[in-house]
Order: sequence, then structure tokens, then C-alpha cells
Amino acid sequence: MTDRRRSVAAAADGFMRAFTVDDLIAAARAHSPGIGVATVYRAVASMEDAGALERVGSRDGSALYVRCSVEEHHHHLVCTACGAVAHTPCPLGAPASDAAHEGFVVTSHQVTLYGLCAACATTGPEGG
Amino acid sequence: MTDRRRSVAAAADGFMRAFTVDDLIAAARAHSPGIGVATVYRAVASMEDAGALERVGSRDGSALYVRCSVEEHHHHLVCTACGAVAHTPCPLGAPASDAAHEGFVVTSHQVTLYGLCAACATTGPEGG
DNA sequence: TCCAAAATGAGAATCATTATCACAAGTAGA
DNA sequence: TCTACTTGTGATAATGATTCTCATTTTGGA
Ligand SMILES: [Mn+2]
Ligand SMILES: [Mn+2]
Ligand SMILES: [Zn+2]
Ligand SMILES: [Zn+2]
Repeated sequence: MTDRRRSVAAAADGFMRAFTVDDLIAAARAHSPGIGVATVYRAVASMEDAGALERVGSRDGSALYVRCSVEEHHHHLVCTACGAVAHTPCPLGAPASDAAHEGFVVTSHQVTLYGLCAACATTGPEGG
Repeated sequence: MTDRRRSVAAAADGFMRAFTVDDLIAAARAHSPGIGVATVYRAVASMEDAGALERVGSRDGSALYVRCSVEEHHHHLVCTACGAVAHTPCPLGAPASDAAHEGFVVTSHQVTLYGLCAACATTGPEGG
């Protein structure tokens, strides 16, 4: 774990919302001014591999990520208005046992729920 | 509905697997030799809006789509070995009622299961 | 300390997707 | 038929996120 990687991880920790790699670069530069984009992209890739980061879609052609500190397998609720993220348990009881598709071996799956967080649903966008 | 749009739709119908826009362009040119990439991208966008196409991830930086003739809300099983696609009913009973996240109003969600289709699981990749 | 392996960053390259824009085709009304 | 207007098309340029290159540090262990 290098100094740069620590900066990126800390920057990711700072977000309460979904963020882009650009967001991450800007945040990481607060503590590591000279950090390069390639380094951040590399850190993102390794954090994604490690499960510390998960991609939850994209916005204007940029990938959107959320920080996951939870170890167990889980999924996400992403507010499309303010970007707030909640981590939610996996709702799929036994996806591999779907009788209609016998023989299909599920190795991974991705569930993302989009909508409005409580704050945005009540006070409107930018309200949270 | 123009001649070009019809060609793209027909090309999409021809795929039994997930496909990229490039795949679609090549297939559409079989019947509309001069069709341009912009036109295909525009057709893809409108079919996606109409629910006739759904994006199910990406491969090497290119978006992957599947053709959906089913009208009802559903999701997909995508074979990561051969690209085979199965359409599967929505496994989420009442996603909006998750007690742990009261207040979050779910407006859309995306569920994709990746794995191996029966053929690939038994005979190995390229076996299906 | 010494060294091989891994990480870094500036910049170039890639390349999927979009934007432009001039033109073709249809449409509706006069 | 003429005209005005809208829509679709396609060649091409532009965009921009991500990846690659490569010379230069940095790291962590012996
Ligand atoms: Mn999470
Ligand atoms: Mn479908
Ligand atoms: Zn569903
Ligand atoms: Zn398969």
C-alpha cells in the first residue's frame, strides 16, 4: 500500500455519494497535489478488483463509482437526483435455481436500484 | 419508421446473443450497404428508449446490447463465455419496501446475472 | 545499503460515441 | 404544382474518457 493508493482510498472514503474518477482525482489532489490521472485510474481498478469500489452506472459518459466498506456481497440504492448511495442486502434468494433457466450457472450478478433518496423525494433535487 | 430503422431492427432480430453496436452496423449493412454509423447509433438510442433494446454491460469498452421482444419488465442472464442471452422474470418482489431504506423511492432498477449458459457450462467456451 | 520489482506521471494514443452540417426525402398547405 | 417546414441520413470532424508508453522514482525485502 503506497502513499498514492492511500490518498485515493482516503479520497474515496470522503464521498457520501456516487462519484466519478474525475471527482476522485480532484479529491485525491487535496492531499497528494501531484498525483496523476493514470495513477488514480490504476488505483480505481485495483480497488474495484478488491471489492472496495463498485461501479454503479455512468453519468455523461463517465463511470460512476461507490465506495464499499461492507465486506459481504450486497447491492446499491442510488439517488438519481443527488447521488446519495445506500448499501442494501442482496434480494436474490437463489438466482441460480431459476427453474426457467436450468443449466445456467450464475457466477456474478449486479443489482442497482435507481430512484430518489428520502431527502430528494420530499424536498426535491439538491435538497439533500 | 424508415427503411434504415427497419434494417437496424431486422439486424438486431438476427442476433441470438448480446451484441455491440459494431456488430449491429455490420449486420445492418448486409441489407442497407450504405448505412452510416451515426444512423445506427441513432436507431439504437431510439430502440433503447422504446424498450426494444437493453444494455447489459460492456466488452472491451463497447456497450453490449440485447434485443427484447418481451413487453413486460424483465431482466437478463448473460453468458460471459458465448454471449447467449436469456430473458428472466424480475426477482424483486417489492424493492421499494426495503425496511432498511424507508423513504427511498425506487424509479428503476437493473438486474443482470452473468455466468455460463448450459452449453458453455458443460462443453466449455465456444461450445455453444 | 543494494537491488529487482512495482508504482508513478507526463504525455501520446486509442477509439467508442457525439456533434456538425449539407443534403435528401417526405408532408402539408396554398 | 410550388413552397415552407420537418425529419432522417451519412461523411466527417470533434469530443473525451480511458489506456498505453516509457523514463523515472519509490518500495520493501535481502
Ligand atoms: Mn456497497
Ligand atoms: Mn430482454
Ligand atoms: Zn426487475
Ligand atoms: Zn454460453
